[in-house]
This record gives sequence, C-alpha cells and structure tokens, in this order.
Amino acid sequence: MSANSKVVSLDGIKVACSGCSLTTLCLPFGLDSEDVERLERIIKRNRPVHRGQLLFSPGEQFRSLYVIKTGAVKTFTQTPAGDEHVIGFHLPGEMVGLDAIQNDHHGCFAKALETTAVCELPFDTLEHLSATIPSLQHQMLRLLSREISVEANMISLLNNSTAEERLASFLLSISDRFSRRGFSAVDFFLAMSRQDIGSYLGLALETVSRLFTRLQDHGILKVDRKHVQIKDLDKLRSMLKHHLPCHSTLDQPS
Amino acid sequence: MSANSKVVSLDGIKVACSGCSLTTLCLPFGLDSEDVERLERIIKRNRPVHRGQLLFSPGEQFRSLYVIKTGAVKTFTQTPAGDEHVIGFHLPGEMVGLDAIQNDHHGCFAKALETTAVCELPFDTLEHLSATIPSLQHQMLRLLSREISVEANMISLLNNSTAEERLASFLLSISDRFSRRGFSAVDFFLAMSRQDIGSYLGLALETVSRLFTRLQDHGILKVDRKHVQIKDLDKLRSMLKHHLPCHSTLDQPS
DNA sequence: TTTAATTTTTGATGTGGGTCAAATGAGATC
DNA sequence: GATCTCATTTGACCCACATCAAAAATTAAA
Repeated sequence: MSANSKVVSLDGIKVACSGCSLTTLCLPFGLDSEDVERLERIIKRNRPVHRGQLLFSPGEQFRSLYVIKTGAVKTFTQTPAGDEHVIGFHLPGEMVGLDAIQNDHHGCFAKALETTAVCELPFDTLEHLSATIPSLQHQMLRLLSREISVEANMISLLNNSTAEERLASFLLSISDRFSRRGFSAVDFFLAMSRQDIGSYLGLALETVSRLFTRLQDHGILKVDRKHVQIKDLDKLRSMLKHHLPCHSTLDQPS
Repeated sequence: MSANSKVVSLDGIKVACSGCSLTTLCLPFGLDSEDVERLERIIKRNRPVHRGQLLFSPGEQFRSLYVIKTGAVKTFTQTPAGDEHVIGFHLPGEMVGLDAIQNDHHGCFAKALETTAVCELPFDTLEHLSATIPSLQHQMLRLLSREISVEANMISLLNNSTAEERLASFLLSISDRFSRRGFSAVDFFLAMSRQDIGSYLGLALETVSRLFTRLQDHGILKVDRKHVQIKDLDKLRSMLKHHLPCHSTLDQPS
C-alpha cells in the first residue's frame, strides 16, 4: 500500500542471484557470472507476499514467471462448487507459472502459504535474453522438462500407490527439497494444512491425519501439528521401494 | 533390416513439414515458410517403427525428440517386478521424449502400438536453431508448457474422479485429438489394449472392460473390440462436468 | 479471558473398485 | 481346418479408503 511504510523496507535490498544461496538450484545454474548479471537485471523486485495472498489467478494474462525466494506457495484450481484441488507446493528456488506459457493465460491459482518473497521474471524479456544466452535457453528447457518429469512421477504415484505410500513419498520429497536448500532433512515445519496435503495426494484429510498418527505409532515420525520429525528415514524410504519404476533418476543439478 | 527391401520404400519420400497436414498442430506452428525450411533440414528421416518396437528405453542417452507422424506410441515405465505403468499415449503431431531434456537421459520406454512413422529431431541441433529463430524457441517452450498442463489435468483427473469419469475423459481426449487431425470424432479404433488403458487411468483392466459394456448399455457407446463409436457425445461430455476446474482452457492453437 | 471459528483427531459405517477365478472370444501358427 | 496363445468379458468376494459424525485441540477475535 504505502511506498514508505514504517516496517523495515525490503525494497532497498538488492538481491543479486550471484549472492543468492539458491543459485545452483535455480535458473542461473550453469550460467557464467557475466550472464548471471544480465539475468539479474531483468528480475523485478516485489514486496513480500503475505499468507493467503495470490500471485495469480486462472484466466489472468500471463506476463511473468515467479521463482520462490523464501516461503512457500501452493498452486490449485477451484471447482464451480468452490472446493480446491491442490496441484503442487513450491519451495525456494522453484518456479511457478510454467503451465501458462502454453496459451498466455494462467490456469490455476498461486497462493502464499506463508510470507513469501519471489523473484518476478517478465517472460517476454526472459525469452529475448534466452535467445542470446545459450546456457539460459538450455536451463529454461531443463526446468520445464524437469517439471514434466516431476508430474509424471506424481501420476505414477497416484496410479500405483496406497495412501501410506503417497504420504511417505510426499514427506520424502519435502525432506529432500529442504535438505538441498540447506535445511534439515529430518526436522521441519509443513506450511500446508492436512486438507491441502490430502487434496494434493488424492486422499481425504481424515486419511492424512490417521496416517500421521500411524507413522508416529510405528516410530517413523514424530508429529506435533505442523512440526514433523523423521525418526527413521530408512524405514520411510523402504515404504515406497515397491511400486517404483526401475530407472527413476530425478536427480537435480548440484 | 535390408536397406533395399521389396516393400514400397519409404526412404525416398521426402516428407516436408510444409506439405504435412500436421503442420498447424506440430512444431512448425507459427513459423514462416523460410524458417520451416530451416527446421525441415535438421529432421532425420527414419524407417517406420513396427508394432512393439521401441523408440527409446530408460537410461538411454537422450539425443533426439520424436514427433509422431502416423501411428501411435505409448510411453511407460517398468517395475523391477516387470509390470508396466503407462504414462501416456501419443498420436500424430505429438512429441515424445520431452522429459529427457532434464538430465540427458530417457526416463521411460516409448513403444509403437502400431506401425508408426516418426520425425526425429536431434536435440542439440534443434537447440542451436531455436536460438536463431525466436518463433521456434517460443513454440518449443509452448510445447513443453502444454505437456505440463496436460499432465496437471491428468493429476487432477486421477485425484478427483471416479472410474467412469476417467474413462469418459480418456475417450473424449482421444476423440478430440483424432478430430483435430481430420479423423472422425465419434468413430475410431483404439490402438492400445484394455490393460494399457487401465494402467494409464489407474484402473484394473477388468474395470475398464466393465465400464465399456456399461457405457454401451447406456447407449453412449458402441464398442466392438478396439472399434469405438460414440453414440451420444453430449452425454459422454456431461459425465465429467462435475469435478472440473472453473478455468480449464486446454485449447490447442489452430 | 471468553467466545467463536477453524483445524485436526478419532470413531463408526458404507462402497467403489481391486483381486481372484473362470469362461469366452480372436488371432496366430501349423 | 485344429490347436495354442493371448486379450477380453463376466461373476463373486473383499478391503482400503471415503464419508458421515462428533469430540478435541488450536487459532483468532472480541
């Protein structure tokens, strides 16, 4: 609202990719320092998005891609009846809006699950820049391709796994993504509700709740509301060994 | 096998994009004729792939993208136990292999469901060309983005739909894709088995079989083995009105 | 602090679709 | 043609998870 608010201004903070801890997980990966600087110059700084606020909504004109810098975002659609279908959760370094390139319009909501800082990348500018920086073009294609792989994995999970395996897979995904970002792999806070998790995994929220208590009873987790501690990572991993495809190599660059 | 076989040789047929009926559905969409010619020059002609033959396998080095020209392909993974998980079906004009850009290796099998002709696009060459043809770069990003949208739709379908809605959605997707390619929207042959359809939709093959007979009993379909006729397209459409998101605009360029 | 609203947990019950099994039908091979 | 093999259909049974309902815990508001 007010351009000169009393709170500590975040506007002045020049967040350069070169100084960002996410650089190896994010768009700049593989670019030399000169090209990173050119990329930095097209990034729009935005004030933080607060819990519950939207980055974009379905039908809106597509102008920018967003990279989560801190915080967490969920993407979801809504039925005419009004209930949400969660598509995905997005953590720092992950890009949101890739599905909108297709037809120049967003196809889902993107809502902050907590106070979230984003880097905004105007797409037309990004496209122009890509044409002159081969490694940036390549990295863009990689990011899109990676999203396709992640979603294909999700489809496979939904098609072939029990509720327990789905939750295990979800927790391991969160754990892995946190640890790549320098956080603990076995002790973290979930930003989303049981309802959101259920919607994402195609389960009733009651089922999610029951599974959390069951995994706790089995000594695999310690759960206190949104605070999750993984007590037996190996056992958690062994829960989804079964239906996995032979060559599942979703390794991130790093 | 033999380079000079007795069958009418397909090697001599120079299939130019400019003369191809798929041009508005395929990669050349949006390119001017000069750029289409430059694209044509990098396409490798291959001999047809016969039913059951593989385009690629998991773990293989990623070198090329493939566009189906005629025929049909299924992509799938395999568990250590040996059973297949179908990821998708690919019809003429559709691209296969996009998930492999991510890490330079294929993550699934691509197998011909019937005799299939493909255009092979060596990826490094394609990338170089994209950097000099902005509309080609844009179209590549659109194709990848579209794949993301399609998969997100699939995830939503698996999360929120009954067996009947899934099959209805599948049939409508096939119908729509056939009609865009100039074939009948209400009378076609399915290239894949009940098993494949079930695996794709997360259903047992018995359930798929039962659903076909049920839809036939309701006068919506006429099914004879792989030959499907849609007798009441409106009723079929109305079957998935419910759980659909508000803004589901998966419109193809054309 | 009290009250209200929301989220999470726990229990009881029902069912859609999976699994097992067997019959039927279609191609393929000889 | 006859036989084999594989795909599809149909039936009987059952269970994982959804649904319904209500209590308990947490957060927000007053």
